[in-house]
Amino acid sequence: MSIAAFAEQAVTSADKTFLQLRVDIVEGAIPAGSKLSETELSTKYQVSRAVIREAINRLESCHLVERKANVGARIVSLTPEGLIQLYQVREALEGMAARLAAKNMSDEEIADLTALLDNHFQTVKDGESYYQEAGDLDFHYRIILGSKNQHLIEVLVNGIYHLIRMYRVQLGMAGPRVTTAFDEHKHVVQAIANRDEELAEMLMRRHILYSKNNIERKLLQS
Amino acid sequence: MSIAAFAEQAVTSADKTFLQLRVDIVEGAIPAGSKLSETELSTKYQVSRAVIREAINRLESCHLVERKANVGARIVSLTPEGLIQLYQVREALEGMAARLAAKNMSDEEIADLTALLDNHFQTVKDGESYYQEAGDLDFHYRIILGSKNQHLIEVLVNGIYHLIRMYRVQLGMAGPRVTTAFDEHKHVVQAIANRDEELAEMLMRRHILYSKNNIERKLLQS
DNA sequence: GTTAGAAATGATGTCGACAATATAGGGGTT
DNA sequence: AACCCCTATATTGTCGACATCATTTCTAAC
Repeated sequence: MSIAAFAEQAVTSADKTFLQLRVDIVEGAIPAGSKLSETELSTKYQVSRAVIREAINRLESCHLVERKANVGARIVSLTPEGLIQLYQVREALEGMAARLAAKNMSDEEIADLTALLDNHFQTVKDGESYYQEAGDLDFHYRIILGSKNQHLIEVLVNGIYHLIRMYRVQLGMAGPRVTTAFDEHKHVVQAIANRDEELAEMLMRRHILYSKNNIERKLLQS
Repeated sequence: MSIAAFAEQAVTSADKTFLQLRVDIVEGAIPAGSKLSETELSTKYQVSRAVIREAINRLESCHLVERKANVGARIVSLTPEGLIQLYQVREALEGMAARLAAKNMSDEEIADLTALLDNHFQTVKDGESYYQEAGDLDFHYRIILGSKNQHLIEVLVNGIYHLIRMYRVQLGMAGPRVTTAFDEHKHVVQAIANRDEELAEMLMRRHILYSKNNIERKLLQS
């Protein structure tokens, strides 16, 4: 499973606390906008304040919390504009990722990706749409990794994707569009298989743009 | 001066140490690839190890240093591939920034930007090419800010630009190309003034791509 | 009653010391 | 001589205590 490749292993205590806190924030166990008290968290997680501070610092570099000197840290507040801006960055970066993937992925990786899509197609056809989000993630992650660009990978995987997931969970949005998105995935993979960098980027950008428009529509409804 | 808007003010001791360390790293006072010993730095900068640790953590989130658990932190090592990859990310992000700037900049901001370019043109015509790098920075910063996209601004201003500067200084590259770059800037601004998002993005991407090609050529020479 | 200022409270920032881990060096064996 | 293991050393990770700052609350003056 290629997603398992991202399972960051926590060696130090601060690592564990950071990962735990990130889950709690992204999944909404700690509500958005709330204050992160160091003393409070240190008793809650049974670690020293230094560990909590380090964890909070890392959360800040993920843009999940904002910190003000001598005041403290708050979880970022979610706004529709914030999500739109996030998708704009995502469009630019994943578009470039698709372009680079078309250039840099090995034939074997492309074959794997194609197989993944076929597999995905079966589950969609069988109506098991609950696998859909994991499949979508796997698709995007493989292309991001396929870019072989460390900066791109870092920003997307460790930064933007957690934020997007936080928005998804907390704004109560369902997973991505199921049926139409699949065709878009297929076309992107075809472009990559054809080593057509230009088209791969264009299709990926359009795919994410559609996703953004879809989200905007849902946001306006509620 | 719009660049002054980025002068992050250090309130805490960790802030000052972070900013100082960042300068020392980017400007090469501490050589690339070298180890950052916490005890050593704490005596050198006359602050406690906790402060140093926090500063190093922030440097890590800027991708200026890499840290391994129970081992320590090292300044990132510079490779030609790394610089290329950095420019790929920059191309994607600043392209999007130009697109958004064409949409979101106010008429007044655009007028200021045009004035800046005219000013810049005078200095270039007078042969004062030593002002060129600051002018180039100002141009790019205004467009990035003009995007009004917080994520974009954060990643570019606090992340990528420091790394690029580090590469410039340490690989001994001169500032950006002087004469041809000016025309490219002019065309980007015209596209923004015309609110032509598509063209603004395309021209900005091309501008950065040229820059990248120029750098690649220089790297191969040496 | 309102406001300005000062004390009290609680938080974050900083520090030095201890614990746990990685690395280097020495001693012994094959 | 090469290799492994054990010890010594130095570095990082973690902790609790103190200093410093922001905020709240009380008091006093107008």
